[in-house]
Amino acid sequence: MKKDTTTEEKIKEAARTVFLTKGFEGCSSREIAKAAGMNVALVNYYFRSKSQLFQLIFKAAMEDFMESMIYVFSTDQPLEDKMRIFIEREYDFLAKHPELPNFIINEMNREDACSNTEHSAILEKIAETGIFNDCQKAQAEGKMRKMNLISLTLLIMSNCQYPIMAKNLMQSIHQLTKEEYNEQIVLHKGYVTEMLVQYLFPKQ
Amino acid sequence: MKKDTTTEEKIKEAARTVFLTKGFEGCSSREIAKAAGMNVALVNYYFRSKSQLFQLIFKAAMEDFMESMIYVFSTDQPLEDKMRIFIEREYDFLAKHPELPNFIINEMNREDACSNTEHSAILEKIAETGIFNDCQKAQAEGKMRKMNLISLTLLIMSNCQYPIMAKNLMQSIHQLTKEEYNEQIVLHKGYVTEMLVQYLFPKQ
DNA sequence: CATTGTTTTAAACACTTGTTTAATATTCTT
DNA sequence: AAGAATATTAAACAAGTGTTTAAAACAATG
Repeated sequence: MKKDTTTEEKIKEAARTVFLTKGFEGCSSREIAKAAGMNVALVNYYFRSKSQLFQLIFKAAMEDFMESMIYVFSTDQPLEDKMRIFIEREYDFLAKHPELPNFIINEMNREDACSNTEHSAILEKIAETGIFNDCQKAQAEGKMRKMNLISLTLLIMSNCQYPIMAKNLMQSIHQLTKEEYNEQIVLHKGYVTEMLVQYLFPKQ
Repeated sequence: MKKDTTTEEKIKEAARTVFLTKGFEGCSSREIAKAAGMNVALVNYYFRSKSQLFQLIFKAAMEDFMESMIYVFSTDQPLEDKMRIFIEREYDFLAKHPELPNFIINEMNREDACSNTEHSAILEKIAETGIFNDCQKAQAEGKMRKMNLISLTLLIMSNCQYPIMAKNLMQSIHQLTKEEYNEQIVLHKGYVTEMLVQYLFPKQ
């Protein structure tokens, strides 16, 4: 292994970018190989099949997708601050990985794909941060609106992820350039933060 | 034409269901033909190519996707009521067409696809209902929170569409059955309505 | 250097893809 | 009923698919 990045890693990197932008069905093994500057056979030499390579990429993407929330929730701040910081971080993260939510949701909807595999480990990881207990406590004390965890996560994810996912749609409808929409996103982040905090932590 | 539904329509119907569930890249011409109980050649006989058939389906889907809001906005009710009714209707509509938002957003992200075509006609159609003028007026009178149209539509679409789009993801994370999640959606609709109305039409 | 084991390549495999063609079946018109 | 127009079919086309194979290039080890 003389090179700084090994062939296996090169293929994996190429596979990640290609899979994330085009999806499993939207690309071919040869396309991935070419993107990595390699022969087609090498892809299967290292990863046995397109499917196995994909599952590797998907699993890693799923962890990236969910991991961003762990850190904030582990801190020791008031719940309302945590929420603000979380939204801020989530918008930052998605600006860097805008293809991620679409990729995850799409591949979860594919019949054969990873939709059946177990993903509750993610929930457990989040649970370990104690955020859910904090919420229940705050709800019991009347400091937070009563609501189950599913709706809580839905509210947050909807308002953070959808604006990124619908980027092209919104640009097309409202006739905006990429830059204009990105500015809009920053503005929107503020609205979302206000709205969620006000709704989840009502002052009387 | 002896049959109640002509061959051309049968193919179109089959194409719609197949395209909407699997996407353009996720299916083949032969799959569509088989779903319609027809020969492959017939698909191209009536629609010349897979792409042309797809563009037909996509355009119609896009109109369905956007049309549901037109009706409510055209009515003569107070803005706040319109908002409540709209969310109610949108959740109803999406329960019947759960694949639609994912389909539209996905195909808009595909390179060659309809992402470049003009879709501002949709916006004009909505504008004709006068909803945007109503909003601006309400904002000027201080009855509605000041916010541009993009963020307004984003807030609504995020909270209506994302819960449907992420169905499989949420089910997998929270370990829910289809029925349990559908119940959750009903609950969530209530939260979303409350939250949006409170935020958009603040009472002092 | 010779002989390992590992990495890379070009070529082939069987199969699917979108599309076309030319023949057949059906319907319509007169 | 005869002929023209339309609808439908099976078969073929070249190109692309995932995957495998067997030979070549390379590196490591004795």
